[in-house]
Parts: sequence; C-alpha cells; structure tokens
Amino acid sequence: MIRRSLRAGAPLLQAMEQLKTVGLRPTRQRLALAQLLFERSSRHVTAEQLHGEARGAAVRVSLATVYNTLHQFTSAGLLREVVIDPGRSYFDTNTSDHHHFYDQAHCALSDIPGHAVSLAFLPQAPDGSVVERVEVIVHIRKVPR
Amino acid sequence: MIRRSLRAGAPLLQAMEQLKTVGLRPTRQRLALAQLLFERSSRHVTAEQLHGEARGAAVRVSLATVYNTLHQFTSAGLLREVVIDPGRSYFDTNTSDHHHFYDQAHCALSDIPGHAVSLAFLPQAPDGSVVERVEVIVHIRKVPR
DNA sequence: ATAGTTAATTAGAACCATTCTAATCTATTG
DNA sequence: CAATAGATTAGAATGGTTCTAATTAACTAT
Ligand SMILES: [Mn+2]
Ligand SMILES: [Mn+2]
Ligand SMILES: [Zn+2]
Ligand SMILES: [Zn+2]
Repeated sequence: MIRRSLRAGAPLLQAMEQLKTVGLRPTRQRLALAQLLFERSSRHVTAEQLHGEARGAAVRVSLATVYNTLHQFTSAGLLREVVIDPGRSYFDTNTSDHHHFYDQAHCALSDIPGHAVSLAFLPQAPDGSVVERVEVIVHIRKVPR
Repeated sequence: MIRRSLRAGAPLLQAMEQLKTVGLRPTRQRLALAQLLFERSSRHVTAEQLHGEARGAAVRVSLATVYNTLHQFTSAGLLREVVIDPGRSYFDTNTSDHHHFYDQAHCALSDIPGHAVSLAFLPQAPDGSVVERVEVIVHIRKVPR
C-alpha cells in the first residue's frame, strides 16, 4: 500500500501540478485521467478508448466526464484534438509542433516530428485572416511485404 | 421549354457521359445531383447542403440517395471527401491535387492549388506501408481589419 | 416493344459518437 | 464547519450518417 503510493506519487503530483497551473480543480477523476493520458508518451486516444482504459484500471468515471475532461485539457493546451476520421475525434497527448501519418484502413495515427516536414508557401491567407496552424496529414496504406 | 432544354443539354449530356464512363446508371437523381455539383467550379458541400439545393431546384431526391450518390461519386473519383469538421463530411468537386484553408469558426473551406505548396520530407512511411496522399490543411482565423 | 433481370431509390428506423440536463456530490474558501 | 462555486453523473436528447426492406426504374435479351 505504502510502497504503491510512493511509486505512484511522482506522476500524481505532476498531474496535480498540471491541473493547478491551468486552473482546473484536481478531482479524483481528472487526476486519474491525466495519469492515464500522460504516463505514456505520445498517445492518440478517443473518448471511448480512454473511458475503457479507466474502467480497466478500476477508475470510476462517467463517459460524460471523460468528454468534459478531454475538452478541458484541450482548451488548456494539455491536449490537441485531431479530426481525421468522420464521426470520431482523437485526442493527442503530443502538443508539440508535429504532423501525422494516417492509415485509414486501420484507423492508425502516428506522429511525424514537426522538423521533419518543411513547406514553402506561395499563397497568402485570404484577406482579413491569419494563419493559425498548418496541419500535414500523410495518408498511408499497408502493402504486402 | 424547348429553349430551356437546349440550354440545359450540354451539361446534362456531359453528366451522362461522366456517369457512363464510371459505370453508374444515369438516373434522374444522379444526373440532377451531378449537374448541381459540377455546373459550378470547386465546391465543398455537405450532404445536407446538397439535399437542400436539390429541393430548392425542385429535384425530388431523398437524403439517402444524396448520401449514396456522394459516396459513389467519391469511389468513382469524381469527388473527394474532406474530413475536417468533427461530425460533418465535406465533398469536394475539385479532385485535382490541391490543399485547403480552413476557417474553423466559420466552417469555411477554400482551396490552395497543389503547386502552391511544396514540401520536403525526411520521414519515410512506416515500414510496410506506402504514401497514398499528402494533405495540407492551413487553419486560418479571421482578424479585424 | 416486352419481359425478365438487375440496380437504384425511398421512407423511416436504427445507429452511435457526442452533447445536454438537472440532480447530486465535492473541492475550496472564509 | 458552513457556504458556495464547481464537478460529476445517469440518462435523455441530438444530429449526421447508415441501414432495411419494399417499391420503382434502368437495362438486356428476345
Ligand atoms: Mn470537440
Ligand atoms: Mn463516408
Ligand atoms: Zn500526434
Ligand atoms: Zn478543395
């Protein structure tokens, strides 16, 4: 018990810190979801997936709260929403500048480091608007080896 | 009446030609939708929008047929599906190599010619897969002038 | 032209990810 | 320890999309 708490202490404290700095109350549910999301690196999860993981880890949390939390984390800059699949949103724990490979047949997203793609634009943004973000999606397909 | 038929003849024949070459029966509904889609250049429409236009043009067609037709046209290479908005698919009449500006606040899509964007890749596609298409989405935001 | 065959259309139901509601609970503050 | 603002929740509602199975229309062979 004690040993487990001690081990779990570091990521939990880190999660509390994160939540405090973005002005969200560190509730049991948000702390648990933050740990599931951020203890591994670079994840692309759907709300249903994360809800399933929470249940699997014996964390009692409603699907509504999972949705609320994912959106709050996104607004706070802790997550990024990736819209790539009609009718399903992915949430990306990698908020650094990067792009994606996407295998549509397998609904599989993987990262491309931002520095690995360079692009030269001619077109200005339409008059009266400003560029917010450039997103590059490389659609790939599995082939027999 | 006659004058109208004669004028409408050209695009209608063109639409029949298109459908025939992709192996789809030129039904009243598909011909009407093809005309609505292709008589103007570079459109980005949702199924509901196109259905509304058809109704406005006194074309009797069900929403199910609009969906069927959009997907068939997409499979046939006459349209391209653009997934950019969670829970809404756009169909693009421009099937040439090009990219998009997207104003999320106004759900407004506009084209960027393919030749206006050049990119230098370092990353290979993951092992056992091949690049199918590279999609660039430039997220823009309207600013006060 | 006609009949037979195949494909397309349709209304309405079903689906399903997501959002909403309003009641309950919890963290925070004084 | 109140009082209050904020968070969670079950379950209903939403809305774009897909499905179903019955009807209608296009095509093919005669
Ligand atoms: Mn969202
Ligand atoms: Mn689709
Ligand atoms: Zn990513
Ligand atoms: Zn386009």
